[in-house]
Amino acid sequence: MDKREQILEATANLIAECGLQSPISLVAKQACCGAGTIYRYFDTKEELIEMVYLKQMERLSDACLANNDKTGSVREQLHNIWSNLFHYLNDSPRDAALLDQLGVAPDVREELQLKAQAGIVERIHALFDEGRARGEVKDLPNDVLGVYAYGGISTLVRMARTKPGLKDQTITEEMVLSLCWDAIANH
Amino acid sequence: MDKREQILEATANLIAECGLQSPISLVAKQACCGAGTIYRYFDTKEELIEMVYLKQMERLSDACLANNDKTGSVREQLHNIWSNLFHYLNDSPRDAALLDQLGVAPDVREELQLKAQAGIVERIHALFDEGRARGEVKDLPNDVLGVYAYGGISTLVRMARTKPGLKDQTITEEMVLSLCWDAIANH
DNA sequence: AAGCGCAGAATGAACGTTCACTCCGGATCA
DNA sequence: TGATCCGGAGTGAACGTTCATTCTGCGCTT
Repeated sequence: MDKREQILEATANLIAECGLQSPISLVAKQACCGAGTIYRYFDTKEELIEMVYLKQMERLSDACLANNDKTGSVREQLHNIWSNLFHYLNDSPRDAALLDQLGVAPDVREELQLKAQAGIVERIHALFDEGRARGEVKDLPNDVLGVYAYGGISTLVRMARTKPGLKDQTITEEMVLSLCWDAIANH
Repeated sequence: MDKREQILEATANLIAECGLQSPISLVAKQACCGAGTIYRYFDTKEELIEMVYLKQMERLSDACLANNDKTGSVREQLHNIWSNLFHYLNDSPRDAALLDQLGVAPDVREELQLKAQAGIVERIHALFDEGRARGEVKDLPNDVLGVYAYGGISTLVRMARTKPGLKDQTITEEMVLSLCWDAIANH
């Protein structure tokens, strides 16, 4: 029974459910250990949260890049990534809620954020570059296009998760893909 | 010199600069009053923050609906709103930073959020309805389309405000308008 | 005009609570 | 028995909130 892993899991669950201000005492209780034990593995609460962030971003990146067929067209590859993201966030509501919280955490240093996102961002930017070269994608900065590659999907999935009145009018994969692609495509 | 107004202003400035956890003692100092005075005007810190939120959303709504020409096409009217939003957030970085913070505030009850946003949201949804009836806008739920009407712009303006390396590659009004419109337009 | 009294606005030290973090006594293993 | 690991009561700092007190400006009296 790996205590460190247990603490990370407990922290992730608590943050997803109760937000970032979850006290260490609760984390300890959920991890079935004393408060002091946590500080054997992490110097500060901030570091603990950063480690949760790192682990979570790794899972997100892996999920997005699943079944990546580099021989496909730009559009196909982006669709694949978006589809993966959509299903990952929908199928793992805890992870989605956790990412929502961590996304606005002032505890996570920007430097770490950039490093954790580097892999997936690089891949997507490469696709933007190729798409732009082929004239299929708008001639805009990658960062600008990137906003529509992640922000929209995560917001929509969050809406589906939290807004009660939206449960009947389901948000489908097709909606999301067409919104994302049309936003950045060259018309 | 209206003390209540002074306190609201001080709170808005502090939250925009230092975040939601700004202590009451600092608010008092910036408002040039004692901590107790704040509690003559607001029952709790939470209520104070909610009042700041209400005032700020009113300013945002007013800014977005400026020069609204109801005889224009759906596209023209949405462009006008987005353009207003874009310029408002760009020209008032304090307000933009404040809205970023308040947007993730757990202190602001969802009920109040909905009420504060009702005016502008109604107007936009009416435009979506009309656009959909004319076949100019995608046949998707208004809430889904709405994500692309606010989320993208606010994220992009935040990027321009906070990301240092983005200063040279300016984000223009044209970029934003084309991204927003193409996302929701019927192709 | 000057002095007085008063209502309510303003103050800030003090209080109680919460929370991140420490520390030491005991359990566990070699 | 000594070394290592663990737990959770303890500690101090920070914060929201309160309240006894002071201040201020206005009406009334002489």
